[in-house]
Amino acid sequence: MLTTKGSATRSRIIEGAAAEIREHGIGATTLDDVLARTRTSKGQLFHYFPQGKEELLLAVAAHEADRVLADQQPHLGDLTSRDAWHAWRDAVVDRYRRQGPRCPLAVLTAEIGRATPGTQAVVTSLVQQWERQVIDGIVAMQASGDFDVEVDPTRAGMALVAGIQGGVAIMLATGDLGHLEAALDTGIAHLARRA
Amino acid sequence: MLTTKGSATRSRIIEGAAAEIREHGIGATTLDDVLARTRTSKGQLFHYFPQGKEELLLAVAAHEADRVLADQQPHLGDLTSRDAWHAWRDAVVDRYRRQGPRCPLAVLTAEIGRATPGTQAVVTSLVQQWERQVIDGIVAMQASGDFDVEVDPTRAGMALVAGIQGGVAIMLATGDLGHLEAALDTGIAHLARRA
DNA sequence: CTAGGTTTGGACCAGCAAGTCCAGAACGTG
DNA sequence: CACGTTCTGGACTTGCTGGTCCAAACCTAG
Repeated sequence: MLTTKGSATRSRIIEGAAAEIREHGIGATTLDDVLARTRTSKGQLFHYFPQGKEELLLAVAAHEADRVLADQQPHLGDLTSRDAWHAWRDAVVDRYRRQGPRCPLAVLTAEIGRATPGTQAVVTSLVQQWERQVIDGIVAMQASGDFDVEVDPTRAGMALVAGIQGGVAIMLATGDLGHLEAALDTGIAHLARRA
Repeated sequence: MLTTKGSATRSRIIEGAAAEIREHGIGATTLDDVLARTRTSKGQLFHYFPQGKEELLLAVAAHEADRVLADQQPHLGDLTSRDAWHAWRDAVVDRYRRQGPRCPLAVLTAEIGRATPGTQAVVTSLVQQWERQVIDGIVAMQASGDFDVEVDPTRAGMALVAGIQGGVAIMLATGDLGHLEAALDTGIAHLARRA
C-alpha cells in the first residue's frame, strides 16, 4: 500500500521526470538526473516503480497526456461559438509558444511510442479524447448554423488534430510556429466556410 | 581524400544506419549494430565520421530527408491536375502504409531535432522544399481554375504539410492511418471547393 | 512501547556502448 | 616496383547508467 507521504513522493518523481524530459529530451535524461532534481534516491525510485525506467516513462507519458488536454481547457470542452473556437486556437498556439521547443507528447511517443503497448494506449486515448471534443464542437457549430454542414465532422476533426500535431512537430524541429498557426486557421476556415 | 571504394563504404554505413534506425528506433541502435549490419569496423566508422555518432546521425538525417521527397516523386513535382493531386495523395498514404510504423524523419527529429543545429537545418530545408512544391501546385491549380482562388496558397500549403506530418506522427504512435488520410483529403477538399 | 509495514539513502555491481589506437592490408601513381 | 595515402580490423579503454541490495529511519495501530 501507499501512504500519503509515499504517493506524494511518487508524484514528485513523475513531475520531476516530466520536467527533465521536457527540458533535455528523453535521450539525455538519466535516472540520476531525475533523482537529483527531485531529491530522492535510487531506493525510492525503484520502490515506487519496480519495473524501473520503463514504468516511470509510462507514468510520465500518462501525466503529460493529461497536461496536454488540461492546458486546452476550458476552451476545448465547449467549442460552441466562434469566440470559443478562436480562444481555443489562441490557447493552443500560446501554449506552444511559451513552452518553446519541447512537446512532452511528441518526445515520448517518438522514442517509445511503438515500442511499448502501454504508451501506445496512452497516446491513442489522448488522441481520441482530443478529437472527440473537437468533433463535438464541430457538430454543435453545424447545428447552430455557424459551420458548413457539408463538411464531415469526424474527418474534419481528425484532420484538424493531425494538423495541430504536425504543426507542433514542425515547430519542434525548426523552431517555427507558422505551420501550427496555418494548420489551425486553415482548418477552422474550412469548417466555417458558408455553404 | 576519398577514393571510390572509400565513398562506397561511407554510403554503405549511412544506408545501413538508416535502415537500422528505421527498424529499431534511434535509442535501440548502437554503432555496433550498424557495423554488424554493414560488415564494417570501428576503424572505418570513425575514419569516415571523425565526429562519431553525432556526425553519422546527421548524415543519416540528410539521407532520409532526401528519401522522403524522392518517394513522393514524380507526383509532388507536378501537381498541375486533379489526377496528379490524387496520385500524390495515394503515393503518400501508400508509402506510409507500406513502411509501417516508422518514419525516418520523425524518429530523427524527435531525438536530435532541437539538439543539434545541423539536424535543424536539414529538417527546415526539407519542410521548405516540400511545401514549396505543394504551394506551386496550388498556384498552378488556381491559375487553371481548378482550385478556389480565395484560398491563400502559402498558408494552405503550410497547413497541408503540417497535416501530413501530424497524420504520420499519429500513425507512428497509434498505428492508425486514418488521420493521415483525413488530413490529406480534407486539405485537398478545402482547396478544391467550388470555384 | 513495540511490532508490522513503508519509506529512504546510498554503496555497489554489471554490462554496455562510444570512442581510441595502432598495425597491417590494399591501393594507385610516378 | 616503391612509397605514400587511404582503408580496414579489432583489441582495448573509459565512463556512464540502469538496476540491486540492504540497513536504517519513520510511521502507525494495537
